[in-house]
Amino acid sequence: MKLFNSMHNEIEKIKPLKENEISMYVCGPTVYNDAHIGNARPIIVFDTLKKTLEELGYKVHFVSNYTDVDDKIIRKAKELQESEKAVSERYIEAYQEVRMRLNADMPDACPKVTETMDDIIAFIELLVKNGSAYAVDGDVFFRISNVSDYGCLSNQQIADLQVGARIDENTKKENPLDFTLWKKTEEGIKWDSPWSVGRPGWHTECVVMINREFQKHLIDIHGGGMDLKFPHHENEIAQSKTAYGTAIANYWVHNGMVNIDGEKMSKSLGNVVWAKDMIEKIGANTMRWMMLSAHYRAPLNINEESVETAQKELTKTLNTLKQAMIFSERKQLSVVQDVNDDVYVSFLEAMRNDLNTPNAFAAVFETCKRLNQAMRQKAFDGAEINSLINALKRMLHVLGIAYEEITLSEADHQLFAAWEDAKAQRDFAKADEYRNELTQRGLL
RNA sequence: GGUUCCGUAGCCAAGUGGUAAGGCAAUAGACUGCAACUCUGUGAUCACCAGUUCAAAUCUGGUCGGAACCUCCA
Repeated sequence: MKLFNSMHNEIEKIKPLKENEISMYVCGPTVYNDAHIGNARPIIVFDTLKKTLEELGYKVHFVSNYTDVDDKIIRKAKELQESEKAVSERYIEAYQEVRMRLNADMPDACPKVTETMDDIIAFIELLVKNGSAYAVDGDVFFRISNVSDYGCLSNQQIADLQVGARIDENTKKENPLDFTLWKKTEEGIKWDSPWSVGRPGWHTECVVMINREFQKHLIDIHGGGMDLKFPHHENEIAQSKTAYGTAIANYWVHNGMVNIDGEKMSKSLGNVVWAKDMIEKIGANTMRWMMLSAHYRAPLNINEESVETAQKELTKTLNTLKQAMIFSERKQLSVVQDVNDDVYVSFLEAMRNDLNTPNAFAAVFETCKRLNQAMRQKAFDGAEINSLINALKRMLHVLGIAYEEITLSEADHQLFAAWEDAKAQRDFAKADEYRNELTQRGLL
């Protein structure tokens, strides 16, 4: 498996820490609202990566968190006069629902900040002790100057960053780039700590969760949206380096952003599209298909045309599979276990090459074409057809596209026979009747 | 100002040194009782300029155009 490693800005062959096993962590959402389609992309991308790795024989240990402590959650809770817990639980549930409907596997663990607090506080204590963090009036900040190569992920020089840094009201910081580890607070949900009653900053949780869930300080793959590269992931690395001397992950994988009609999706533009609405409207399969039709690192523009195209391609593919399964049943082709190598290998080659889904789709289309060609032959090759069906199913599984397994009942067989009979007799009234019946049963 | 990425047929999108995958749309055929499905054929010299090379969409330099990030947005 090869992946583009954001740390070195090049495609690298994955060498897992442990043979045949991959540990993967993906930054999850801050649960203050429903998931939008921008949240749906990492769900789909990293689920597809997981399925690909599994297809290649790796055992994948997959963890993704929920940030359930955050200013935005507190604000929302206040607005709605609810507890933070009520807000976050509701949106965690909504997020899970989206993940499930998108046919994405549940992670092995979904740690929450609220349930990791002891470890987070202990970790901050560790940073304070070793001098890479300092407390001021109950707040705790990370001391950037302690990390010699701060900026290594985003390729930023500290000096350049300082020029671009926004003016910070917080004069407690030694350096404007220092980030908050612990924030003293009067408002909202809060915890007791050695420094003050307050809540943790955002960048610490992922480091702590990784250490806890994987029971190690270095994992294989760390993923998330491109926008998390700086500062979030940079800061994770900084903390882990000073605490444990590791960069937390060997491979950093970032997915591109989603645009709507060529514009960035944002509240101010009023063009936020909720994942659940889009799933409702176009279906989870189309959504996955559309999101995978571009390379995961490229920006993805969504508009009516791209949806329509995805829909057509998907329908053609699933229809071919359905017709092939019916063909196989009707002709009572003997079952074969093997998967057609020609197409399957090129599919897998594409996928293992930095998840080149556009090329993988080409293999899917090729498979469909071959199936359709094969079924038109008078002297068809049953074994080939079944091996192509097997290949197509495997591909769709890796892409996370759901399909229906078709088995014909005795009545179905008879109906097909009756239809053909009527056609042979040129009794088209009857033939149309049978055809309608078959269509109703979803067999045409 | 810094960093990263991109500009390939009407649209979407691969390809990163050896003479442009695939899909959608369009169009011409074939199949068919009609329809749907399906199959076959048809299209680009790769933003622009200069250079390196036997050879460049692919490397180097420049120009133009676009995008993302630069303290909490996936």
